[in-house]
Amino acid sequence: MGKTKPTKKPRERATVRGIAAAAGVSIGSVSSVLNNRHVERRIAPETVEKIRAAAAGLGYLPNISAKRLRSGGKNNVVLALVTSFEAPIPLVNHFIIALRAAMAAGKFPQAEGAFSVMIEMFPAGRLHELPGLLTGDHFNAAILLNTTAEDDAFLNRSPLPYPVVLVNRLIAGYAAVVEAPETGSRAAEILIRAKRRRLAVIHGSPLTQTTRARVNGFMHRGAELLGRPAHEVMAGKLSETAGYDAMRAFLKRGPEIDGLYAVSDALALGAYRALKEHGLKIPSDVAVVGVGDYEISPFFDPPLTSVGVSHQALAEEASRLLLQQLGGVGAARPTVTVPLTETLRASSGHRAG
Amino acid sequence: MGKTKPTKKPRERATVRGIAAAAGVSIGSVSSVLNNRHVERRIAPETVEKIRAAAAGLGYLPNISAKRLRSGGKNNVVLALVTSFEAPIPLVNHFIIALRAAMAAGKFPQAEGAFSVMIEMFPAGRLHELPGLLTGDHFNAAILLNTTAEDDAFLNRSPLPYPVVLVNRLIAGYAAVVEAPETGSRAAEILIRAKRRRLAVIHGSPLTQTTRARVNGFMHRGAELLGRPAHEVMAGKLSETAGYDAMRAFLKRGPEIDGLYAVSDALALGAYRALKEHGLKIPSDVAVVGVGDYEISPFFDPPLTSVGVSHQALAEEASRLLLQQLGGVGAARPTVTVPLTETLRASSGHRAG
DNA sequence: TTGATCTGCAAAAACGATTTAGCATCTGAT
DNA sequence: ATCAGATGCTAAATCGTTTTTGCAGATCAA
Repeated sequence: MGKTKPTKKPRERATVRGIAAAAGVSIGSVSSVLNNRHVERRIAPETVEKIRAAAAGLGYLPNISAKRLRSGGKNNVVLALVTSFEAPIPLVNHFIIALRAAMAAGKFPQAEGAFSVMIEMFPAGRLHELPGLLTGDHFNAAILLNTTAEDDAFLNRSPLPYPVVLVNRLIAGYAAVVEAPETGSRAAEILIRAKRRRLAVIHGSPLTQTTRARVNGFMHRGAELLGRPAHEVMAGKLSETAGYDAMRAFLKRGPEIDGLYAVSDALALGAYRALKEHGLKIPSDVAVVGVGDYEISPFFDPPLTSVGVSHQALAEEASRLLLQQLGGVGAARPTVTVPLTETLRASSGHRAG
Repeated sequence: MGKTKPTKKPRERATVRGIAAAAGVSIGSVSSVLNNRHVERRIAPETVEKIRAAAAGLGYLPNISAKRLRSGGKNNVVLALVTSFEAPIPLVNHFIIALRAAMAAGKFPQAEGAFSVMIEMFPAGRLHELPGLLTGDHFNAAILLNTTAEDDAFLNRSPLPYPVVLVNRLIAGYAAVVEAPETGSRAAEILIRAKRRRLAVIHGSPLTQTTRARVNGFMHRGAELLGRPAHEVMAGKLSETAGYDAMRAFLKRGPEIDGLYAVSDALALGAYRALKEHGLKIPSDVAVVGVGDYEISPFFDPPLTSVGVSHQALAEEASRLLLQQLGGVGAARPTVTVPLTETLRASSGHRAG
């Protein structure tokens, strides 16, 4: 009946009860067989076969919640990483590792090491459709990444009934981890200290809350120090390819620049290629500053100068904050600003770091 | 023992029952308040306060399994991605996305879109200590990444009681997805076709099952075609830094090479830098072939030629296999070989791709 | 005073599984 | 024939929660 015609009904999911009925035995026997306890429980071989056949026939899948409730280890805390499908991929891993490391390090003794990490993903703007989000029956606490303005509005309307940490977003009533606001202005300063006067910034579209802050900080500080606005290069996304395409088109249009700020390292890497193909040398013709979100930026050619917060720092701080709330330190919902780190490498005319 | 002195007892985890006792009410009332149903359930304001205070005082965290069992949506399937802490980071994301995509695409209708993805991590060699692995009370099915020989021995001894897909490992009784075995020999052929005669391979240590196969394939095919063994450069890990260090030390020792195979793209990127610092041009002095596990290899300078299976293909195939087993197509435990893709770029003397 | 209505809560049923205790029946020894 | 011990299974308790039902006591209209 798996394939074509017989049962068109929604087909209830099989349970031990269903199997017991089908095999004509009690649910206790079913459970014993399904967990391979049939020998110590002295179940007759033919009964074992009957039960196995019934289970297979019904396509039985155990209900994990029920199993855990009954026989799972005592304390179990479920942590979730909730992110949109569009999240910058490498970021997610840092959070998984940071959460596991924080728990392993005993930052939350109540759990005694027994905990799970789940990944929930939602299409941008549809956070509110995520099952279990409002009822709190999927996890005990969550880190939220990469929400859009719509998602934020939803969060603002309906406060979530468990500890939450937002990343690079500020919403009243929620704890948050954000990058220091001076990323953009610091990048401008680095380029200007390197004697660059004709600046440009390359960014993705649409601008997120974070990248917008970077662009604005850069433009503002640049204009302040140079008395002249920087060029703006708009890429389609925050990818290498988008950075390459946008930069190439920009250079073809003719404007001459000697300093470039890329709001993500992926854009920087794409821009590198466009600059080189256009015959420009980095850093002698154009100095480049990125944002410090790639581990491989020391291996760019030339190594990329970057200013920003490391994903690792962001993730560790978010984990710390989440466990602190879980630990129940009252209603503290702090906003933590992760300090900038500035790594000067050859792409801005410094010695390789 | 929260901080210093008061309760030294292991402190049982609080439940609704405990809160009810502490507040002197019934567990029904506790549940109503904790889920903000107190207004429709007509709980007196002072009772609400009492309950909230008791819950906070006991550091209550709801048991997710119990919540889900009682009120969670009907069908819920839990899928796990089990990986060692040492797993190549970027790989994990592909699996998460592929699993979600496969489920969303309705590849497993029984779940009706209701499912969770968990990440479990274990220290290399200690897979057997992972809670829930043998009892099957943490997930319904799992993809296993990055196991060591010890872990494999364990898997062989004690078959897991649910659908499992292994990645790049073969163990009797388990479904598996593996990369095509010709990765190494194909790399040798590419270099030799590009007229290279003095070859070297750079790899990590210890060799995994997969990287060992790559190295052996390369050495064997190289010797076969050239009648001369290739050099072997051993790096500490599969990282850029390790690749750089190992390559630099090798070049200092003096052997001259004109073709290099890196068993991972991270090693290739590190080797790039060492080669350039040593005054060697890529590809004119040394041609380089990598393995195709970085999305950014087209943006290397010069763009990296690679031969291997894409992480995405691996992940999609593994997801497909897992859901197929979940769907219960009998005891089919197939081994699927993911075909190689060969991307010729400038690092081996080809036009940039 | 007396029903009718409202308030505030407790008691119990359920979710799906595992495990313990116990009840027949059968076998073999006395 | 009787008792001890196997053998093979069922019934019931349990995990922690939510929800439904119902029962007192208070309030109100008549």
